[in-house]
Amino acid sequence: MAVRRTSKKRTGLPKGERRQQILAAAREVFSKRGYHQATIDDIVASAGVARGTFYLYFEDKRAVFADLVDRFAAKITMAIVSIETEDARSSVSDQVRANIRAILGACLAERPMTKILFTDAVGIDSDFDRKIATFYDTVVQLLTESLREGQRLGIVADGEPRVLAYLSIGALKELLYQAVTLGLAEESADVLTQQIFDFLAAGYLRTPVDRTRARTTPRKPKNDKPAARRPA
Amino acid sequence: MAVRRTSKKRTGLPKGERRQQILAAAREVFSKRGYHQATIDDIVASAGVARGTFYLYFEDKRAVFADLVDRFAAKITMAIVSIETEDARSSVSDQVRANIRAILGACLAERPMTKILFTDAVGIDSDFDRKIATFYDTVVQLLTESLREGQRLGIVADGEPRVLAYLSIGALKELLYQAVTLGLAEESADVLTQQIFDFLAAGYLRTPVDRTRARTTPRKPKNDKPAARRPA
DNA sequence: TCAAGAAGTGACGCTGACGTCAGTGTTGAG
DNA sequence: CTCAACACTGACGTCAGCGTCACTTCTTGA
Repeated sequence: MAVRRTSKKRTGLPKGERRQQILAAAREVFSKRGYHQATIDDIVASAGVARGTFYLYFEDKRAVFADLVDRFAAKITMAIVSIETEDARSSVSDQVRANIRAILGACLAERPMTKILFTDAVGIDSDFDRKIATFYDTVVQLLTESLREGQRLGIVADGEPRVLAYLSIGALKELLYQAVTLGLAEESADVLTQQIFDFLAAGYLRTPVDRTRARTTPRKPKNDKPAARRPA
Repeated sequence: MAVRRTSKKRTGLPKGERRQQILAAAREVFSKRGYHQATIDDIVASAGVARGTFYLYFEDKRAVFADLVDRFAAKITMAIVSIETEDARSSVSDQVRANIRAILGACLAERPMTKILFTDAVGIDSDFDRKIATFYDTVVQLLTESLREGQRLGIVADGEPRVLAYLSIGALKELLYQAVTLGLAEESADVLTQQIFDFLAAGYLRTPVDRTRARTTPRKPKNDKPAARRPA
């Protein structure tokens, strides 16, 4: 009654194996050539199946792509955990760091997908763009609400929460993209996490004479020795 | 001897007018349909010229696109002014703000191009990608060097300058994109500039009990009334 | 008025990628 | 052994979009 055998010719894969095989090949091709350059022929060649087989499992190129993106987007989403301000076991800082770290980890674990998501996911067609925008808006919305709540609690500085959300996500996105593109070692993830956190927590500009309203340093009389490192 | 007339049929445009006309039409089409959806027919239809005329002025779709992107990239580049720390007339903060403001202004003044640059410029083909990457690297390099110099002078916090550059540019890019996409009024530019500046200067996280090395607030005992607004 | 040249036109043929479907090979039940 | 069911194959017809080029129209100077 055993349905599957090892392999007779090149066929005989268990249940949904073929589909996975095609997905994997597509991911490979997309990340190598980009969505628009990629052809069905590329994908089936890479998967080692015939053209017709592809259409047994997917509507068209767009559909495979959507499948890949959906899975990945889900992983990213799952990596994010809502901040719990009442949690005694973990400070807000640690929770924020954990989120950054988790997203970084998810992306570094799937570099090809990260690259695909960042470079090709937008501009496929208006339907797909809408889908991406929806996913993106969900994330932005979530962060915006968190920030608003944070402001209520006095742990997030003033400012339009949505703008702060865009700034944060933009910063993270860019670093993510560069980390993946430049082939950063997975080990640097922790260092990067800390750098991002520091950035969100304190920015980096320490201008001496500063008429800025968002003051960072205690109250700095004028300019206390522009040394290589800011005090306090 | 006067070469140009008003217009005889639909022809007779002065010197390089036709080219401009096609460029404008292309910009319109690209921003509306996206690079990949756009066809030469779309462009010539929008420009009101024949298919053949297009090829009198451009090699192919890619070439028009490159032309548009080049012009725009040049404008952005010109908007950026190197920070002069010795300048007595303008503080570093003001110069930073001015740069942010200039870039914002340039992008808001050409929304379609901004949108095109952000959504379509990557993934055309590997040649074009390389070109974009080069432009981008120039900007990153410039900022990285500035930050390194800033660290030397003690007006930029510690941290890998390149990472800080990515974070800043990412944040700016994202806000830019959203501002343009969501059709933000040009008037908000100043407010946004300030928000971005504040973000770069001080981040926004003001977590109470903080084992973080990059401390922001003076030294906050524990949590002094989680009011709606953080204390000075 | 005419001819030469410049500018513009659009029908045409080509091509690369697509999606289909008649056919092949394998499997397992009868 | 035979047959139906199934997964898979790849040659084939279609077509959207491309780039060309023979032709038309306009301009200008003689």
